[in-house]
Amino acid sequence: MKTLKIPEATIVRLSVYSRFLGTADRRGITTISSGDIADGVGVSPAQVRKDLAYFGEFGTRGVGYNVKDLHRHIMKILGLSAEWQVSLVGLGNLGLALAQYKGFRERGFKIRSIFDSDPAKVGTTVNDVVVEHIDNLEEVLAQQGAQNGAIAQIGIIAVPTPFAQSVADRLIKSGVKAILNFAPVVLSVPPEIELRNVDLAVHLEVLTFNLALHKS
Amino acid sequence: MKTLKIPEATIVRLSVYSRFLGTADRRGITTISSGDIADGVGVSPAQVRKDLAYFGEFGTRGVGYNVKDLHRHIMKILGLSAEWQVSLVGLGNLGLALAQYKGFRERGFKIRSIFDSDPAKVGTTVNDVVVEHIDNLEEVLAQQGAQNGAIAQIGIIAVPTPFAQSVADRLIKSGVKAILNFAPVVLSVPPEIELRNVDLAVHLEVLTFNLALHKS
DNA sequence: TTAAATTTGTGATATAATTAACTATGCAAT
DNA sequence: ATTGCATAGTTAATTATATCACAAATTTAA
Repeated sequence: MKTLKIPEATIVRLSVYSRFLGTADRRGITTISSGDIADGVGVSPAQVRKDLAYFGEFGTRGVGYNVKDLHRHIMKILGLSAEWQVSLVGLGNLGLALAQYKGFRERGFKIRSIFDSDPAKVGTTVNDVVVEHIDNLEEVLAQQGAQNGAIAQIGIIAVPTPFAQSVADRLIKSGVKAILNFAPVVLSVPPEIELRNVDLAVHLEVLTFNLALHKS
Repeated sequence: MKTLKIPEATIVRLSVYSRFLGTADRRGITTISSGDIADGVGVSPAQVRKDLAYFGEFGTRGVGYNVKDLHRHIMKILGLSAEWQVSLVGLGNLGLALAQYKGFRERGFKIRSIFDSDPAKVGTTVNDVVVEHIDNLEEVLAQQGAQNGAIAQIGIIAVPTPFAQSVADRLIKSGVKAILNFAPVVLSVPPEIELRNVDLAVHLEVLTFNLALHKS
């Protein structure tokens, strides 16, 4: 497979295009131009075409793109044709919100297992998923993996900061290949593990930085 | 003020350095080198120095940086010496999680007002903040602004997608200068308004893209 | 049929960001 | 004092990303 180093920004934009195309499709739009997409998501038409060009030719010159087709193609590119096993660790306020987050389901992500250390939470059901004790993480993930052959597993970490690294270690040892980390701490993971950090305070700080600039 | 276009990536890293320095400070570390910081947050030492160089000289050659000093400087750069009025709109699962998120308070952000449309929630208290009805948004923000003179206000949008744009419009009309949007939709706002989007599904899709690549 | 209008795909260019290399400075040991 | 070592600050080189401009393809209208 030829992989000419795709910019991450391109992937993020593809994800946004995909969401936009889904909306357009539901509205009954069948054909769309790079300019339409660009207007819809706030980038330039050239950027849209360049992003798509990394992966092939999906449009018709003089016409545009077929909405359904392009949507399908991008979903495929993003790896959304496979089913991913998503596990959530930590059912505090944030964890609960993530477990019930509609945006995940809308984009095809279903959380398969949930772990927490609070005995009061273990055994309860969130969105049809029974909460497991975190002590059973390895066991449950092994089972889950066995059920689904080679499909890679994704872990979401929503535990308090001091526990995040050990949870990451255990997830990885259990075969998880990608981690979405909400704890505001820099995790150390092997290079082959995909890691993304979501630090909500960082976003606020980028805003305050920009505001502080404008005011002076 | 000279503002030589600071890369946004630099701001994000500064925020991470700042968090790291806070931890180091609490551990009693007084002096730190660019290499130490780099190791701690997973970037190169040159990157650390380059990022800081945009804003001045904060270290001592041959020695390193004073942890407390550098921390203070970065906080100042990020605009965290001012107090920001943060309002949260939407108290669903995600909104509630954000309202109680410790990470915000740890970094100095305090949510001053919370709005929701559900009568059952209005009047309840979350983290010492009384939930207001969203119909009163303009009124409450006007009061809040008046109390605090010229300090800019920040709005966090955690309402369902269909309502996000109108909430944004109302926030802006009420004087909010920066918006952190959690609704998975592209908002259109005037160019002078600072906008950041947090789309949780996008993060998962970047992970699946990378996993899909590695597997082929 | 031809011409005009549209819109993609892409090579060339420009811009931006990162990395590397170097210089200057300060400290510690002798 | 002098030398050696560590490390910040800075300039230059490299790499990555985004923009631009145009040729190629398709449709529509005359």
